[in-house]
Amino acid sequence: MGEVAKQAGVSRQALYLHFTDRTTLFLEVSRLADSTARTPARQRRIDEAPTARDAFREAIALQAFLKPRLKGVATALDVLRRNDPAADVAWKEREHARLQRCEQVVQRLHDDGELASGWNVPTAARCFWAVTSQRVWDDLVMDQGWSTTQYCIHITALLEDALLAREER
Amino acid sequence: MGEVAKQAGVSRQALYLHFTDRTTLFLEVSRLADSTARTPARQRRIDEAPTARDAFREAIALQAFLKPRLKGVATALDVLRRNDPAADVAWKEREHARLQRCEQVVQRLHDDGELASGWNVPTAARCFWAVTSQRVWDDLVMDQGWSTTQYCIHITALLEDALLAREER
DNA sequence: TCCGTGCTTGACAGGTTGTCAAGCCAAACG
DNA sequence: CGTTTGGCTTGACAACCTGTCAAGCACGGA
Repeated sequence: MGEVAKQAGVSRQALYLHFTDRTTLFLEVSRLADSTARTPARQRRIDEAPTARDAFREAIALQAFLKPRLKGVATALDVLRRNDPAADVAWKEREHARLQRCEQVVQRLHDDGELASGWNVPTAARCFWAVTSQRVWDDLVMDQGWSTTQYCIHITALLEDALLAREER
Repeated sequence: MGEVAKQAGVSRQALYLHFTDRTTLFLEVSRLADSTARTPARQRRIDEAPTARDAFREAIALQAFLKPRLKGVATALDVLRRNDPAADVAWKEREHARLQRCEQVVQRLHDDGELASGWNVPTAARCFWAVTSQRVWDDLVMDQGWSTTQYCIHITALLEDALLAREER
């Protein structure tokens, strides 16, 4: 808190006039970061994609776009939630929302008969959700040194090969 | 440290007679947990699998077996490494070793011509490694409530569909 | 018997979060 | 113009945590 206050150019105590405690501060910052990074225009590119497969690819591209922008708050929240019930609730809400968007994309695939056989919507959506998590991005980009482009290409290939029905392809 | 000492039935200060600090204690505990959970017999089931595809499946099954046993130390280490260079080094060593084992399995796939076209060994191994990370297991089993069996089945299906060449199948 | 080893007790410094009381200052208001 | 109000500062404080130190106790082996 002392460091945050110093960077903000206010006294440490002033922070407590705006945020009840450390957790609340993190939560509000993460919500702000979320809402500024995730613009409606970007979401529209998924919703208005001509085909289900295009929406699928756009959804992965959006994740690749968002991850580096949200990595600070996302990992902070992820660490915080181990010791803080409030942070855990916030994290679950956040990821529940992301899972729902994943389900939406997979549902569209299914409706168009593009979901590979052997998969149902909830299961495929959860795999999609888990593979496009912040943590996988962290492992590949932060630790393994992949570029955003490499991440996007390979994760797209992985999920396409696994989840998309293969016809003429 | 106080809580650890209480559970161990010794004084808090006695811990410092055996471990230089909190980080060292975590590191030694995680190494011990690793070496007791990962028996040579289990590793042999991968090395001595009759085919590359069998080795591939055994490797995933081994991960599914290990994750719940190591989740405590693995997540503790993962949280610790954000603020502790020593823990970060330990984590990197640990994951580097796991990545190498992943590469070994993928290399065997490649040698037997079973690696799907479009993948090279390092890239496929890194995807395999990232998908079988502790964090993905956490997300699916701890947060989404999947059973170990479900995890094993679906992750195997995902990685098989993506990484294995499809012939008669 | 003596001595070393492993542990205990108690105290301490330095760091963190969160709370409290008192006061300052500028802008808005009567 | 004086007063009030809101946002901030300063300084102090309690409670907790890590890591260190000094002194002492108990037991087992030489």
